[in-house]
Amino acid sequence: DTTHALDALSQEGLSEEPVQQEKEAAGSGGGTIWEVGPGKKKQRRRKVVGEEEQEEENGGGSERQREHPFIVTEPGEVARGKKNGLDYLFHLYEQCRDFLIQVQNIAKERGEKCPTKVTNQVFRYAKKAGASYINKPKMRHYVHCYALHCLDEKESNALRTAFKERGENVGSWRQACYKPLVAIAARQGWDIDAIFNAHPRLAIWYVPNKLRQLCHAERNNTAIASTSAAAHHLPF
Amino acid sequence: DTTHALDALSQEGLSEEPVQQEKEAAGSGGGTIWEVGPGKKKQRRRKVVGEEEQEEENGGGSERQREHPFIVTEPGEVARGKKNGLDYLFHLYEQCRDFLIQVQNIAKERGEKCPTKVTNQVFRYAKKAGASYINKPKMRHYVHCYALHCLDEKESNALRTAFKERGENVGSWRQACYKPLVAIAARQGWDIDAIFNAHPRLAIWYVPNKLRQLCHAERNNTAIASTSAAAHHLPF
DNA sequence: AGAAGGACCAGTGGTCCGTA
DNA sequence: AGAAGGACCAGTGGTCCGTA
Repeated sequence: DTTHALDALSQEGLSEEPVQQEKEAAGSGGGTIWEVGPGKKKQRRRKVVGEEEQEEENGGGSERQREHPFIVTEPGEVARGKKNGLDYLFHLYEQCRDFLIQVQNIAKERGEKCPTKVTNQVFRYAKKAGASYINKPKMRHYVHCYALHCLDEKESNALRTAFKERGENVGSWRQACYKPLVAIAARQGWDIDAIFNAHPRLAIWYVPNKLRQLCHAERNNTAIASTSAAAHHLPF
Repeated sequence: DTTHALDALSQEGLSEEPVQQEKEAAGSGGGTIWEVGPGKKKQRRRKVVGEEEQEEENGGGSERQREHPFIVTEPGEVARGKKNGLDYLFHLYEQCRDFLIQVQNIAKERGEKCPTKVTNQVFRYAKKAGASYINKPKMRHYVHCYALHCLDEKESNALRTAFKERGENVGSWRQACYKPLVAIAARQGWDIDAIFNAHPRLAIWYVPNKLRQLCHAERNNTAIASTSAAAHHLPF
C-alpha cells in the first residue's frame, strides 16, 4: 500500500505562488483596464499595469501553493526534484473515488440525491477535507490517461516506459494515451460510455468529450474504409 | 392502442389565453412598476397597471393556448368538457419517453453524450417537434403519480376510482399518490432511486425531491418506532 | 380556489486562458 | 514552451409564482 508515501510526496516541496491582493481594495489610480467589447463575451479581465503582486514590508504575502508539474515516470518510479510522477497522478483518481464514496454515504444518510459520478460537489468536499491539490480541471485533463491505466494496465505501463525513455514531456504522453483507448473501443463495438461504465473505478468519471469524438471519428473512418473495400471487391 | 385517440383529445378544445404584448414597446407612460428591493432576489417583476392585454381592432391578438386542466378520471374514462383525463396524463409520459429515445438515437448517431433521463434537451426537442403541450413543470409535477401507475397499476386504478367517486380534485388525488409509493419503498428497503431505476419506463425520470424526502422521513419514523419498541420490550 | 406553465435561479459540466 | 488551476459561461435541474 503506497497511499501514505504518495500523500507525503504530494505535500513536500510544493511550488509557491504569491496570493494576489484584493484588486478592488487597492484603488491606487494605477493602470488601465482593458476594454471589454460589448460583443466579446469570452474576453476575460486582464491584469492592469501596476497590479502585479508585490511583497509588502509587513510580510503580508501569504503564499499560494501550486502542485509540482507531472513528469512521465515508469510504474513504481518516484519522481525526483520538484516533480510528481504518474503513480501519484493515478492515486489522485483513487482519492477522488474515496471522496465520492464519502459524499454518497452522507447523501444516503440524509436521504438526499446520491451522486454516481465525481461532481462539483465531490471536488468541493475534497477541498474542504484538506485535499487542496485536487481540482476539477486537472482531474478532467488526465481522465483518459487514468482510463487506459484501468482498462489495460500493461499497455499503459509500456507507454509510460517508452515515453520516459524517449524523454517526452507529460503533454505528449497524455496525447498518446488516446490512441490505445480508441483501439480498445474499436474492439468492443465503439461504445466508450459502456466501456467506462463496465469498469467500477472508471464508471464514476465522465467520458471526456475529446475521447468520445475520437472514437466517433475513427468509427466513421473504419466504416467508410470497409464500405469502399466492399465496393472494390463486390460487383455492385 | 389509444395513442391517436389521446393525441386527438389533446388537440381539441384547448383553452386560450391572449399572448401578452411586448411590454417594453408600449412606452405608454402608464402604470408603476413595483419596486424590486436590493436584497430580495426572489421577487419577480409584476404586471403594471394598464399593462393588461387588450384586443386590438386589427385583430392582432394571436392567442396562446394552454392545456385543459386535468380531472380525476377512472381508467379508460374519457374526460368530458374542457378537461383532460388521467389516461391522457400518463400518455404524456410515454410520449416523453418516445422523444427521449429519439434524442438518444440522434446523439448516438453523432457520437455525442447520450442522455439517460428526460432532460431539458428532451423537452426542447418535444417542443420543436410540435408537442407544445409537453413542458417540464407539468411533467415534473405529476411524476410520482405516473410512478404509482407504473409500479402498482391496480392500486393506482383503485385510487383514481375512489377519488373520482368522492369528487376530489386533481390536487388532492396527486397528494394521495405519495402514500402508496412510500409503502412500496418501505417494502423494498427504502431505496426509492433503486425502485425507479429497476423499472424501464420509470428509470428515465428523476425521482421527485418531495417523494425522496417523504421516504426518508418515514424510514426514520419507522426506525424510531422499532427502536422504542425494542427499548420497551428489552431490558437495557 | 384550483391549476397550467413561463421564466427564474443556484449550482453544474466543461474548459479557457491568465498565470508563473 | 510546458503545465497547474482559478474562474468563467452556456445550458441544467428544479420549481416558484405571476397568470387566467
